[in-house]
Amino acid sequence: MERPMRGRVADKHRAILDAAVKVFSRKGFFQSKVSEIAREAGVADGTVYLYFKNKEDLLTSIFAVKLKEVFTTFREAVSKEKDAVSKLKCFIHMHLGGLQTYPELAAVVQQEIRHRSRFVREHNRHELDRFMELLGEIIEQGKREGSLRREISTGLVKHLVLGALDEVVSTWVLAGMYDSLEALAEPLADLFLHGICGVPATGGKPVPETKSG
Amino acid sequence: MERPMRGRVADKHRAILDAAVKVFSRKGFFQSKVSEIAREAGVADGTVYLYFKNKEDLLTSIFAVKLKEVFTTFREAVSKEKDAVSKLKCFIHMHLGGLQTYPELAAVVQQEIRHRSRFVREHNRHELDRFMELLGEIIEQGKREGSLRREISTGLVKHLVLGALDEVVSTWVLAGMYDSLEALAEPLADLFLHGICGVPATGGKPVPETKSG
Amino acid sequence: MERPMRGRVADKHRAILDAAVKVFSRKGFFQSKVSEIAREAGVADGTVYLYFKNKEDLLTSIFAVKLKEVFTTFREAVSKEKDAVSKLKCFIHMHLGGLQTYPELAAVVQQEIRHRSRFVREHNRHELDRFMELLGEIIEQGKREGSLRREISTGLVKHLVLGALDEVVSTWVLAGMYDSLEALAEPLADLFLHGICGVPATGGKPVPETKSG
Amino acid sequence: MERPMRGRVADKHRAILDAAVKVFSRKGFFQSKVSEIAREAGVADGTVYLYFKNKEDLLTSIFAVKLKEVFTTFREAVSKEKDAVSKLKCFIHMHLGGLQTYPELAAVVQQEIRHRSRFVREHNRHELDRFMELLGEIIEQGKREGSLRREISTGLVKHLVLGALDEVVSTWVLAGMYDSLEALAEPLADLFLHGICGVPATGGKPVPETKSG
DNA sequence: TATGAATGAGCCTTCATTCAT
DNA sequence: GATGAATGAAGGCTCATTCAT
Repeated sequence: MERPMRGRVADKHRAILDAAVKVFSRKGFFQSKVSEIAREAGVADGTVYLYFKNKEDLLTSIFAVKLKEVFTTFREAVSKEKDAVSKLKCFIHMHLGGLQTYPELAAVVQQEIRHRSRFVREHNRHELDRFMELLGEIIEQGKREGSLRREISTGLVKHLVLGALDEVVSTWVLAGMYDSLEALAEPLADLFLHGICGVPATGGKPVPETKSG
Repeated sequence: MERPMRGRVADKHRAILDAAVKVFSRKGFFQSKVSEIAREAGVADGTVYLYFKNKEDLLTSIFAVKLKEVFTTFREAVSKEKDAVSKLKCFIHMHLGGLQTYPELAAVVQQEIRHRSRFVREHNRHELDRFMELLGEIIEQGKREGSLRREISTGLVKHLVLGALDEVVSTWVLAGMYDSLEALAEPLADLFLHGICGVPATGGKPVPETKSG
Repeated sequence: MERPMRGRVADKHRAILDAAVKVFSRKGFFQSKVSEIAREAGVADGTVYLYFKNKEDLLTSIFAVKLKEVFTTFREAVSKEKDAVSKLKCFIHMHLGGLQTYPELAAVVQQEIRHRSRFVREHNRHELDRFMELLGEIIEQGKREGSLRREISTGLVKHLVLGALDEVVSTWVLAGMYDSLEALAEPLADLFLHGICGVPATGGKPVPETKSG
Repeated sequence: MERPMRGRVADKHRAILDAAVKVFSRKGFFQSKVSEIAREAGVADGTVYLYFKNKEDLLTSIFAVKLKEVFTTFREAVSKEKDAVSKLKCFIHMHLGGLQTYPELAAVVQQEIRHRSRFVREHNRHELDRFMELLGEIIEQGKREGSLRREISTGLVKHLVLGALDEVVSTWVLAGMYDSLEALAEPLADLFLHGICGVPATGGKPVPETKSG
């Protein structure tokens, strides 16, 4: 559906894309060979070029196709929740749970997302921004509801949340993806919501008992 | 000081390393050419190999040498603070301020840290872990002091803080490093400490559907 | 007629050959793609191989089929003339006029004839030689008639005439095939017949430093 | 001298160019492999790219460098002759003699010169045009002197002469370059000067005894 | 017969690394 | 130590050809 598929065996498009996800996740973009992706997909080298313009197009398509799929699931799940706090928790659960289900996609995203400013970021800003936007909407809703502090910067919080999620996932990926990732969702949500401080937030003012802060 | 080299020799070692930081920061590791680093350093291509085993060793050394320098500064600054909250704020200020001062180093760290699981992470886990350890010590101290919640996971918080810092820096790098990075230190610290929730933390249990915020 | 094919079959054979002429004339043999020829002919790539052994066979066939057609026309026209000089003029007119009518064929012949010694020349020497032979016959006839100088080398004259025609056509092809090619026939024939010298030929000895021209 | 040469073994530039002439002359441009040229030159594949931008640059340089050398010799030799007829004969002798001395260069020129309108002709029109120009000057001088017929077209004669020379050389190349090429110079010059007709030129009018012309 | 998706050999080019000077 | 010309392995990509449908 994404592309005009030729012939009847045209889930080859998907097979190659899946293979690319696997190979990129193992070695990273630059150290992956097209021939390896072809072998992983069970096709000839040349076949890759029937479905993708070049090696880079493979990476771009991973983001465009796969992330779009993931995002759709995200939005649907989040929209079923009513209040902002529940939505935020849902977002976190989806993120960690989803990546746990597709660890290779997670690895590719983790590895490439930051790496290549020009390349990926530019071409896929749109897809990635959707997650940011969704998160921003949740936070704004929380502010309106009063469930989230109004004086916080939505932009900063977005980065805080996604950055923490990224880092957690990244560590999990690098550690070999053995542990349960989703188990971290609840405590992480707690930290976002209430901070690490032992005393209630009083509105942005630094903690009282601190002397030197 | 780092190595038993003096005068000219040490100069060239440093010149090449500085050049590598610049070049890697512009293009990323794989797209950087050794010859470009040599040109940037004002030496011949072959000279690079008198000081570094190979291209990868350049990257490794950046982390080993540069990060060690940075870490030393970090530890000294942090140790001057008394309580955990002040130390945490100091850590954040140092991180954002430091990277703002050395944006090229920031870019390299940002780009490569995630990219290459095998490569960098393995060889430089030690250096990077020092930051993690320092952060862990700060949090543990906070728990002992009672200034930080005791039920939170030190490991998780470490990742939350570093992940958020990473993301903020990453966005700043990709945006072209124009704005003030350190200006984000205070609000970010506030978020870490008090969370985004409109109501006080009650001990770890999130408070859903709060009306009073 | 050429081959025992009729109706559809012959049509496709010819369609592909015509397409090959067009495509080869645009890009030359090596830079033409079989798929492009197929597209130009309105058939599938594979169909080309039902009618021609391979890409090279296409080129060979162009010379064999097309040149044979052209040669037949040539011989017929020339044989209608009586004396050698008229026949030679007819030959030149046919050559220039014919190529003007089929500029694409002209382009292919021009481009490939020289290019590939082994290839084309060997396989198609026969076809091309027929023109040479025809030209040789004309010259021999002229010698017998006394209308052409008997001491000239028939072989050399053949090359002179064909070479000059080639060059003129080649220039015309490279210039974009805009001007009238046939208009050059008469002046060219004059040059062949009477040379460029301002004084009469006296029997083979060139007359240097002539003052009376 | 042509290019800024590096190191002291920099007649490698020439060695590679000579090798390219040989290989191109054997197989033609498209069927020649860069690796074969490198082998012929006794250097590594990559070395070729230290001296030439790419494969095409090799061909372009052959024309630029080699033809320039040849042309210089041409002009000098021709300028030593006084009258146009002698100059023309000198030109022909040089052409045939020169190519006989450098048969491989001859082969390359013959093969590639026509083949690739875009490529070679465009980039090397300048070099090739010099020969045309020189020939044009000779003919114009002849007209002024009165040794050549004033009513003939200089442009057409240029093509006639070069075309015939080309064809003669081409045949010689294709035949294996065994015979003496220069031996054809005199009879060829005679043909150019006096034509093939058995009777004196009368000024462009077709030959009287012909009835049907 | 016709199709066109699939194949995979082949080649140009890059660039990390070496080594003679 | 310093140089930088030379190396050559490696890999992205093309396209003539095949063959299952």
